Amino acid sequence: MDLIGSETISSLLEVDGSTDACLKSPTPPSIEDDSDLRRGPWTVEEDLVLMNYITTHGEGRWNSLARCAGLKRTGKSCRLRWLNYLRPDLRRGNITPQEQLLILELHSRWGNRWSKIAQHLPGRTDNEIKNYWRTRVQKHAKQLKCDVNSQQFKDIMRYLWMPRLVERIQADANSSAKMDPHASILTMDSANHEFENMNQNLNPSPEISTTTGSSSDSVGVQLWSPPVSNSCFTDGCIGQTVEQQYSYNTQEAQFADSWSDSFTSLCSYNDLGLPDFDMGGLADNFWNVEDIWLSQ
DNA sequence: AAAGCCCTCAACCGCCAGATG
DNA sequence: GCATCTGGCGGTTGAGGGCTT
Repeated sequence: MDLIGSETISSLLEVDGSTDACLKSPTPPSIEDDSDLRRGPWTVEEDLVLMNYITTHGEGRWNSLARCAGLKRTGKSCRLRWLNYLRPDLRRGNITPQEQLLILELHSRWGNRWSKIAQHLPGRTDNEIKNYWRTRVQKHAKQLKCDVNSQQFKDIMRYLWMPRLVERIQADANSSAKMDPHASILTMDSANHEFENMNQNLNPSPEISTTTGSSSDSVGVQLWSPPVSNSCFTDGCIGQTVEQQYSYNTQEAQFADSWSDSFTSLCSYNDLGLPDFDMGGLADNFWNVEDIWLSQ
């Protein structure tokens, strides 16, 4: 946030007592002419006014709030600015691998229900998740010449990208453990905990199934289901089980075991029904794309 | 150096559902 | 039952910054 003069800040933070009366009044001041309303990027001053007003009076009744706070913005605009940018409990910055994993899984189940997905990612907004999906995930689907809503792409996510994300989480946890043993446990615990919560909340007794994800709320969690098990990648990239490379405590291992099933029994691209792909260069292409994605 | 392209994300829009009078 | 208001949601847009040529 840009710095502005302290005098300006204090004057902006000074709440006019009349605003209380404004909100309580049965007939708030009439809505300004539409031409009076500001649009576009919010200024620091507007942010301060909004933050200060909500701190004092709380959220809700956004149209009245906008009027009473003296903001020449629509109530909707104020609400959006607060929820997506100013709220103190927001997490900002890169989406972590754990969060990516959750987003992929939840999207496979619920589709574009961004707000619902966001509820499972504390501090993240639906807008942020939606943007992440559109800019990252859809981009890679496009690069793979895949429709993002196709079963093929869902299978790729489930059986290739998600296990790779888990591998990344485990690797991160292990490297952290070398410096701080507690960090590893915390990282893996948090990832595991998220999935445990998810399983409990959405499917009290998850059933292993070989069918792939569904958007229905009531459908069993598919996260742990192994794919069709015949051939697997043998290029050394994912042929090894995670356990061969790392070791961790029991709880972490339970989390990883579920995924290593997918690792050791990964199906071929043909099994995923991707006849249109250039199978010769696809593996290289895929991992290039995926590595870029993971590094973001 | 500059023009063009690409990517990200804040902000807006339209629609809908629920609440209220 | 109807009209209006309000909040929430998903889709879309466009400004701005970074990258490439």
